[in-house]
Amino acid sequence: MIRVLIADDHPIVRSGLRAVLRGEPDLTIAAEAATAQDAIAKAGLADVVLMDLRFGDGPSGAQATAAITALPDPPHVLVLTTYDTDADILAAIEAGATGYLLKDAEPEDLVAAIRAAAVGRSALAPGVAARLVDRTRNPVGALSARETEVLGLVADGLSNLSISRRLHLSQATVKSHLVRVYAKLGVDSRTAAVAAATARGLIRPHR
Amino acid sequence: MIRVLIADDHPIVRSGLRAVLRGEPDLTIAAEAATAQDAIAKAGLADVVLMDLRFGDGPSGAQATAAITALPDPPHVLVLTTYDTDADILAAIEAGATGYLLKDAEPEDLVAAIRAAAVGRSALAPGVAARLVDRTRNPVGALSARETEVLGLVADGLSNLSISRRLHLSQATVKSHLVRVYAKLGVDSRTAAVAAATARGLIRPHR
DNA sequence: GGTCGCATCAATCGAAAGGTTGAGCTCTCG
DNA sequence: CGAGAGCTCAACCTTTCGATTGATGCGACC
Repeated sequence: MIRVLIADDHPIVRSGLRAVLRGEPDLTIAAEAATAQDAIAKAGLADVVLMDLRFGDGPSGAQATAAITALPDPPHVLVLTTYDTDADILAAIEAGATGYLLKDAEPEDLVAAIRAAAVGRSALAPGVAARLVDRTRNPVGALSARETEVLGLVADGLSNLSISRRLHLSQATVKSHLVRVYAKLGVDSRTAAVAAATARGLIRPHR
Repeated sequence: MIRVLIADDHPIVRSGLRAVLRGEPDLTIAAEAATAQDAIAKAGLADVVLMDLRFGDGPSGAQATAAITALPDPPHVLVLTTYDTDADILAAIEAGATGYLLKDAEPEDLVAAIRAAAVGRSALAPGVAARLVDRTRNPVGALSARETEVLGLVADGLSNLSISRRLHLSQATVKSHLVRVYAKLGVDSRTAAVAAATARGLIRPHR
């Protein structure tokens, strides 16, 4: 019997997951959590944690995942979320998630992924898997740390001059970085670069 | 008996909604739709449409809402989504949505909202309602529809020239809109405007 | 029936951003 | 140690953007 912990802040989603799992005789719901903290506290009760990435407030699902996998004899964490940006996926994988599913997955795929996760096998949504191999095999389009840093400040609305001051650079250097960023992203303006990088999950609009 | 149409591209959410509605004797599920087109086609079967705003592909929930409310003797549309930015809310309301609920709503609130929507009464999530009164009472800092539209294209990385073509305007008009946007947001560049508007939830980085 | 907000457009000017070329520096890796 | 990648900077030029001023038409509201 596989004990599952449902960690999601949406009552309706929890209800849907309950309904899906109820039909599976080898799966049982050990507990539910509506916050990341709650999920960490109840992680010991389960073999598999179904983890959302965004909660209304408090720590993120990625943080909770990291905390759970750091426990002694931790359950496997299967991320189940709506978001599929590079930033989200990488954060979750790096936090120790065993699998990564999207909420538009079919119920059959979900229960299959739970069973896989229970024995430590990883299950990835098709698009997610493609994105990962894409990135590890072909780091073209990957920005350097400095480029990402500069682009992040651009996304915050700073001018080249402001950025140069913030980073103790000359404007020429900031431009150089941006020129390379534009080339890598296939764009030709700062706003387009921000849009492209956001779309690819290279940077994240912080709210 | 209130006939409900569930329009959501996530099987798990649909399952959760089924579970919630099953417990209510005066509510019945007339149909389900996994795409916006499907929702429009099946709208005639229902008294209330539970409409998600984002579908994997194809038209958005807002567009579907507009199409449905344009039907003869249309059902009431109750938007049920995860997103609560000004842009989403306004688009839905302008499209003719009767209510706007967030997916972190409790089941009781949801069924209450459905009953309200069935008789044409509007039901808004607390945060959404606050945002609307905020905006109508104190329109300082609020962007007009056209300004929001232009700013959205700026956020997509388009140049003023591209925007003017997209909207069948002159560049001068685009600039005029942006000048007013900058003034309202207290910024002085397009990237800063995008950052500020994103932070305030006026626009959303769409992917 | 006038006022106000909104949307539309024009012309101009200085500032900022983008493109190009070229170069020096440090670090890592084989 | 040489090659390559990443980071740094300079000079120059073109394009775009932002600021300003001013104008027209339209609908809403009192």
